[in-house]
Amino acid sequence: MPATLRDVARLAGVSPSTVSRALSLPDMVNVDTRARVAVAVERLSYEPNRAARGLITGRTGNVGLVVPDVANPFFASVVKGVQARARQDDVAVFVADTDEEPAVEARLFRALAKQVDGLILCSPRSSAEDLSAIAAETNVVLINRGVRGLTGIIFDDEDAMRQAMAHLAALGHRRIAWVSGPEASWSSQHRTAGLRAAATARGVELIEVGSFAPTYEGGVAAADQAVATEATAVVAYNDLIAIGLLSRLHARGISVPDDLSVLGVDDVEMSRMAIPALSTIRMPQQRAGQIAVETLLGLITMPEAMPPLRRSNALTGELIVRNSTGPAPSPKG
Amino acid sequence: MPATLRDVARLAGVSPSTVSRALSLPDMVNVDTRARVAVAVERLSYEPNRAARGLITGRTGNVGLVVPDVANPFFASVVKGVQARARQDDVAVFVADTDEEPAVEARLFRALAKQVDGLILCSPRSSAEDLSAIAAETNVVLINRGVRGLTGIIFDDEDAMRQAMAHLAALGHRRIAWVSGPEASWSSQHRTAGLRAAATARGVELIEVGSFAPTYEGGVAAADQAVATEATAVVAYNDLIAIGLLSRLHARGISVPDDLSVLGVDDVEMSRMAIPALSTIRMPQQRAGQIAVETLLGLITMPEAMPPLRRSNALTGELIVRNSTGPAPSPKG
DNA sequence: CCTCAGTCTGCAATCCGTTGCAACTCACTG
DNA sequence: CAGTGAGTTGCAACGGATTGCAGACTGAGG
Repeated sequence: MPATLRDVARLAGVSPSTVSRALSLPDMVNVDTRARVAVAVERLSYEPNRAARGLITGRTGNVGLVVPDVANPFFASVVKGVQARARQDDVAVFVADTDEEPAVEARLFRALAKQVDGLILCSPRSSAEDLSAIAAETNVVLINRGVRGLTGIIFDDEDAMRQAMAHLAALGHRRIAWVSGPEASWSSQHRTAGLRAAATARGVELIEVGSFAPTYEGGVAAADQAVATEATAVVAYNDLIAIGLLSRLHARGISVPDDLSVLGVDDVEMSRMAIPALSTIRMPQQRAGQIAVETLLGLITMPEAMPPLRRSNALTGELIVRNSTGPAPSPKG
Repeated sequence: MPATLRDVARLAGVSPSTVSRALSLPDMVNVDTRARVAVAVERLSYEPNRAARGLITGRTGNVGLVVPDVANPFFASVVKGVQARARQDDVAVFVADTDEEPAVEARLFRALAKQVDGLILCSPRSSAEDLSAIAAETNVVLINRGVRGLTGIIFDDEDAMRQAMAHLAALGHRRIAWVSGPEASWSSQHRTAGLRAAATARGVELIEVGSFAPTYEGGVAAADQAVATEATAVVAYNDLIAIGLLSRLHARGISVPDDLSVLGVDDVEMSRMAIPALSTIRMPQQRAGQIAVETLLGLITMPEAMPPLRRSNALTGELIVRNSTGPAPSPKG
């Protein structure tokens, strides 16, 4: 039903090859011919069939995006960023959700790999080997994950923690609790390291509290332990945990920020909706998605010209001060 | 690089057509032949090239999903549902985000239509004409939107409002405020109608408060007007608005639910994280996504056998009582 | 007038599966 | 022993676009 290349050719009175060239290599064809073709294309509202083109060029014009959970606001933002940037270049994006099950991932990666020119992976859990294996099959850009030899977009977790510490120290906090995320998580490791370094640098006492699920429930669970440290401020691995903390603290009648300051990381949508509105370090998630697309597109067109992961161009966060952090309470007595 | 049908044929010592049939019409080929093919397929880890297949069958094995905003938790859940169900049938899904700009939609729809067997559209804003136009080009299933002649998955908004009213009436509320969503929104219209009917049925006084953006900010903006109605309970068009209400009420020192009850609709992730945890009517978003896929797949394979929208199989909501609703305060004096 | 380079265009092969049709085998019937 | 039919398999065309190669045409130069 939709017009084909031949239809256009017939209408324009030229051969199919000419039409093809008029569209993809415009300056290989005569100006008038090109104009005639353009008219025909317009009249038939012709659009090349991507499958047919892909068959011969080997390019699909699609990319895949895999995230652990689209309902997690952090990843939702990444999706949005990828989305928006991809549209600019007319590439469509397959989105897949692994439901946080690493087992699903491998199968999923394979299935997707066939249908795309490249993959953007947010895969905090998968092993470096698995990731490398996929990268052998198709172009891959990682987000928030560093794997030797692979290209990745990362956030500057160390710097974020430095900012966190600077903010809290300035408020007079000298004893700070850290609620870490999953041990296997790349960024949790980096945040922990960054925070330790920053604490040492400022002579602040850092008490690390277990390792918790990066969720609201994780935060609820962590709250009592955080309180027990007798710290005057707590920084959470991410906003979801921080919001869980807020909830439990409220239930226990502990006032934030008067009794205890809470600082999150990420700045997901809902952070500003929390009560009190959550202070946090904003990580540019949409921008990460956008850059991931650009990098991937580069990787696709110029295979070997792309630099692997470089720490130096990690995306830096930005301190967002809202109402969950305040001056350290003066020591009683 | 990856193995083709011919490679398999050669290895199995049969013709390509036989391999093709062995895979797609297994009982048309002899058992031993089939076995030989299976071995070859296995050894080469062959996977049919979808583009090539699509070229001749006219099917791509892909579906498209368009939502106004993936970062909105309501739509994120829908995406998740679609996602999960689609994977079961090995169909990949293109996800596109219109950024709430109806202008983008038309272009986007067209672009996607070429590459998929069908489209699932969450498009509260687009006009019925635009939607019908797309439906003429490809298979379409609407979510949360009824358009004459098109297939759609809808929520039973009237019933949801009946449940809302039953809950609040049981708590003794006799004067209730309704914060509606965008006027153009299909579901806002239905919820308004449903609530009116339920209020009348129970002899409850319903005060309608303007029309607000279906966002946190919308809720913040609506709060003072809701308070001014002197209602003892307010039901919000959706949870996001309800959470905005909560925030502003907290700021004004109005206690929820002691002074005022707040009830949302949807039950998005973050509702249980609100303080106080939000009572709401849960709308089965993931299930809607899942059913949308099933319906679409049906539409694709059996073009004319699908019934259009039927009010009777709308998805019903479920009352989730948390802490934002309580007994009506006894009249002072 | 012929040659040669330079432009532009067309032919035909190709990408990889699918499928209508024909052919062939084999067993069985009449 | 010819004939019928079911069960298998192969041939070849096809879908829609791209591209190497060759041919046509133009104009300049000899």
